[in-house]
Amino acid sequence: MDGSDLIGIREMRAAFGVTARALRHYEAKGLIAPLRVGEKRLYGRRDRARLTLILRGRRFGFGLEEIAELLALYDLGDGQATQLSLTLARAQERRAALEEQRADLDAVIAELDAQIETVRDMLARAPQETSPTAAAN
Amino acid sequence: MDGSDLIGIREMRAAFGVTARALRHYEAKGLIAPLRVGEKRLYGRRDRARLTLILRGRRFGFGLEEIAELLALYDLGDGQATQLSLTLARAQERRAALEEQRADLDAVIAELDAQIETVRDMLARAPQETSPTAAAN
DNA sequence: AGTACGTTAACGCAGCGTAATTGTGA
DNA sequence: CTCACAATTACGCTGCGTTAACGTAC
Repeated sequence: MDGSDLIGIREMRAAFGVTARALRHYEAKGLIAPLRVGEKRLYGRRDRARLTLILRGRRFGFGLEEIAELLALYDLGDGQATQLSLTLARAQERRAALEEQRADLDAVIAELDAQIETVRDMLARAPQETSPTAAAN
Repeated sequence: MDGSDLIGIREMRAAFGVTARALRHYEAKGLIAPLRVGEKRLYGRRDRARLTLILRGRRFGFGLEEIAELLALYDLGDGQATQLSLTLARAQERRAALEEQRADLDAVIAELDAQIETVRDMLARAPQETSPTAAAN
């Protein structure tokens, strides 16, 4: 009851849409640990479950190191309240950070709009005094 | 009529809130070119004007290289229509990119919220079945 | 023997942070 | 002599992309 249906790196790429390089990188960082048959890597259920979490974490903006922490938690407490609440805490911190990013982004867009307006005005106010340089290809 | 009231690197740090390292970095990239008195750098009006544009550009998400292009434009056509419209074009491209970032960010936040909900549910549904492992220091 | 896929280094990139070491003038 | 500030290398960091140079199995 634990065949774990192993798959190769190729199938992993296809299944998750990641490059082999990324997979090896995650492995080098200790986030996943596929079996080895000679030189070749074989990924099992566990690896796939972890990769899912890794990719989710990346989308949320977690760094690989922080993701490693969370994965370690999942190993220790298997669905236990302690790890869940810590995960929740991390997620909320991230959410706050993302919210801040969004605010900054909005501000930057607004500022950029203002700048664009200014440039447009300048173009509208003096669009004819162009030197020979402007006509050249 | 061109004293340009030169200031040192210390004053620059204070005036713009950037580190000396950043200033030297911009210089190494050819974005600014302070005078030299022996080894010491002296920044004039021109440098300050450029730094202002550099920092604005950075806030907008432009890379240093792209900023260098824009600065070059300001040098060539001094307020001319050609450079203004090119600047406008760049700015609009940037705006679009920022807008995309914002959309992605919103999606990520929404997904994270969903995940947070899930974890909350798990915590609410089974908050007592903690093993000895959880109590240990 | 060719080809298709896999493996291990190891450098590249962006934008500085962060030492480490060495002037230099007061 | 000794501060205090400045300057010059030059490596570190993040998350992989991208050659380069070799196995290996078919």
